[in-house]
Amino acid sequence: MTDGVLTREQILTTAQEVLRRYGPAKATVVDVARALGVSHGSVYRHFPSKAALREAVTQLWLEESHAALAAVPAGPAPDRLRAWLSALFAAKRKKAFDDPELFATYLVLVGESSAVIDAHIADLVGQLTEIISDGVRQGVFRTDDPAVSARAVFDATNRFHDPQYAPEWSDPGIDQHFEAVVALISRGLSAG
Amino acid sequence: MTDGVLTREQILTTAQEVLRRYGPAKATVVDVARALGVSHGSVYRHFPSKAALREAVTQLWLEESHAALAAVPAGPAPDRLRAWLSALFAAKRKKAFDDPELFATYLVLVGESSAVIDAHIADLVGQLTEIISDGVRQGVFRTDDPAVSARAVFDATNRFHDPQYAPEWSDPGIDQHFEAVVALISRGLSAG
DNA sequence: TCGCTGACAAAGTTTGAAATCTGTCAGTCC
DNA sequence: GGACTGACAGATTTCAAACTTTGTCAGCGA
Repeated sequence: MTDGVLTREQILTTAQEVLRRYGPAKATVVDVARALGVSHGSVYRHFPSKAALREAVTQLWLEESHAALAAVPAGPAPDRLRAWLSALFAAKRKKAFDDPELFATYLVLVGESSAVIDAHIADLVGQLTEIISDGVRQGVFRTDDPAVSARAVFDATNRFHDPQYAPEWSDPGIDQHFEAVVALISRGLSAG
Repeated sequence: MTDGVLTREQILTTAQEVLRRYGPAKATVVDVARALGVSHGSVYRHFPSKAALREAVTQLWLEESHAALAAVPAGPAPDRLRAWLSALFAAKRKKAFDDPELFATYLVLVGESSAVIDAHIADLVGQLTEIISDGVRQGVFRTDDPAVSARAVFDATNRFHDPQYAPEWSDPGIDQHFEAVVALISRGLSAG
């Protein structure tokens, strides 16, 4: 908390703690500065606005989920696609339950349709494009344009990754619904 | 407005006008009663609560869209499915633009996850089940369970009928995204 | 008798003044 | 000289009191 100089990383770590504790509605820049033992003016030396700080914290938080997804093993594309979509759903669900205040912060950004969220989505669709292209190379998927199909797959599974639907993710039967949509998509991509 | 007796239908018609004029946030039961030239106590003689009145108005309003969908012509199931989904998207879009206050009322009900909305969704999924069963009979679709597939089709097209996404329905490129999802789903159902 | 009224309590909303927060910047201190 | 402070203006949020709305019900009038 009190080193020689205040770094961007220190601020981000503390801001994350403060957001986790108070949530996006109650956490203030003054709270973050107080937790760091500095004046709030110092925080503004590193981030141009509260919104920028909130975005940086969310970006950091989103990067954790990316790590798990990139680690989905290679193999037959249909299996990989299913595993990837399941991992995405599982990761979002876990965050919604385990870290509700940071999840709420993320929801605020979604509501503001921030550039960070757009980049996050572009990254995820990019990973899907990679998996689908792989499937086309393997001869198990067929599509005119893997990027368009990837976006369609992402759109079609909205209900299972868009944070707005988080309250429904504990409904009984949600896993069956997820399975049914994944099965439909899988058949829609298959070359058979 | 001033007949011998106050009827449920009169109240519904007037409530619809009042909601259209003021929107769900500003319209009150007293406003509706005033427009009818009666005391608000009389309205409570026909509807147990403001929420019930709001639900009845929304139900009436939703039934209009049902009419257009049931009228989608029979024919080859893939064409019919595409036409039905396009009609649903077009109808929701039109209502969001032409009737924003009643659309906002509908959004309130979605937020309250009301029984009326559940029934509306069940009806729509029922129509989809009918189309898919038809396709199976025609030999053009293949599925283990038409009802499960119908629900999957409904879930996969969420982005194009869930009112929460209404702000995105005027994005450029939304029609391409819609086409890509419908194409994916169509191939996913096809027997070929 | 039966539909309606209007006074009422409880719940929810508005309002505006006080308090807090965001973002800036001249000035301090190391 | 560069990182930090703290006083400040304007924007936003909070709080409590005044007001509005919801939902009930005893009683009126046709």
